[in-house]
Amino acid sequence: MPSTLRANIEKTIQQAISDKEYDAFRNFMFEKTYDKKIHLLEEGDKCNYIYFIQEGACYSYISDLKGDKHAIQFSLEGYWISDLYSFYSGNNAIYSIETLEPLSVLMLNKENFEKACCSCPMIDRFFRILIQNAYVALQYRLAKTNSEDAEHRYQEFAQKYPAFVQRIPQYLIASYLGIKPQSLSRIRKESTSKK
Amino acid sequence: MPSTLRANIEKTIQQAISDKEYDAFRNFMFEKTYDKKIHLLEEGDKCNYIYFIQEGACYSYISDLKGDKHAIQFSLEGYWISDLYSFYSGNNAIYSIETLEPLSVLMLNKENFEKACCSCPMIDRFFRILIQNAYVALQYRLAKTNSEDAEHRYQEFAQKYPAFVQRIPQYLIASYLGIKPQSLSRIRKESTSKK
DNA sequence: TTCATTTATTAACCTATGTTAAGTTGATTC
DNA sequence: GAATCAACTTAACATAGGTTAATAAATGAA
Repeated sequence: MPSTLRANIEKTIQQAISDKEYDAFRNFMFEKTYDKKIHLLEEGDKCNYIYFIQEGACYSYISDLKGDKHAIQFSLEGYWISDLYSFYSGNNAIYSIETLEPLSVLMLNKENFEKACCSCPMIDRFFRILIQNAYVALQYRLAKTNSEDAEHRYQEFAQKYPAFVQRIPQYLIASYLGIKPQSLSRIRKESTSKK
Repeated sequence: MPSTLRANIEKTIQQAISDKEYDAFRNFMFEKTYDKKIHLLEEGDKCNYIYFIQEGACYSYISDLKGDKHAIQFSLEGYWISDLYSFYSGNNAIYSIETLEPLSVLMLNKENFEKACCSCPMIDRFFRILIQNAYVALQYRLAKTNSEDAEHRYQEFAQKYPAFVQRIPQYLIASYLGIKPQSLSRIRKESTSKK
């Protein structure tokens, strides 16, 4: 039975990788756990790792000038999370990552990331696809934000990510959707009464 | 005096490249011109090229279910444009690219893209950074869309891209900002009367 | 030059979401 | 198990931006 990490890689690149390739890659990563409400990364620090979530939940956010937090991405088991900008460029992180539940991750540092990409074309390909997918998903999300009202965005979100609705606090989902918690509460109320 | 393409590459990777490297890369690209209001790419087609704009203006957009167009990106001389998702994955394009002015481009097809990336690490690095920058800019834009009102978004847009305000029709700028042309007109009127 | 088409402006009215504020529920801590 | 705090709900009111529609200005074609 393949590990979640292996399944994630094979699904992303849409082909199987050999035991040898997988083991080599797996050995570049190390495991770590975090408690609830812990920062993996804070804005302004350098992001030295890409994280693969084995268990738990976390999210990334940007703080605006008023100090308000804006949720960027949620990650449960089987997701990757990082500040790719900071990781790749070496500049300071533009956002923060915080746990919502106790978290178990596999983390990959820059040095090992380079080694893994150079030594195995499948892994290089994997990370290329990972950022492409993230980029495309973001374009899609921006287009939706600009063309659909909050109710439709929430319905689509709930349908696409039912696990998030279960495990992510509503005020963060509201932030992700670009609305206030009160508005999300109203939307949820109206949509249940319609059924 | 370096060509615009060369200047663009060196600025992006933040280092000089040799004449040999540049010439090798330049020879992988070929030149083409388009009239005004011509599609370089239509949604549903495969995107086989990455375009570097030498002269002119174009934009990419997504059509929603109602048939409304949503501007994603504007490109003037010195910018790159493509549907990277389609280009990299080989799947059908999710958006369209159309000229706003007569356009002169350098285009790079997939085969040459692969060759250039494999034969020259600087070029491979260049395209990696290009997508990273695009990804980060998009995250930033989404965060702004979710946290600031249309007036602030327009002011920032106008300050950041004065050339776009000159050369891109207002109804497309409105679309890019996620508002209606009438609203942009109102915002522009109010902000000039304030001064 | 004239006509037709596209783009931009303006204004009256409408609606979704924000704001403020109070109350409720649930979770955490001592 | 009481006290405290964080998350969620609800409601009244305010407002940014959407809608509709009419007009004006700019652009392009004949």
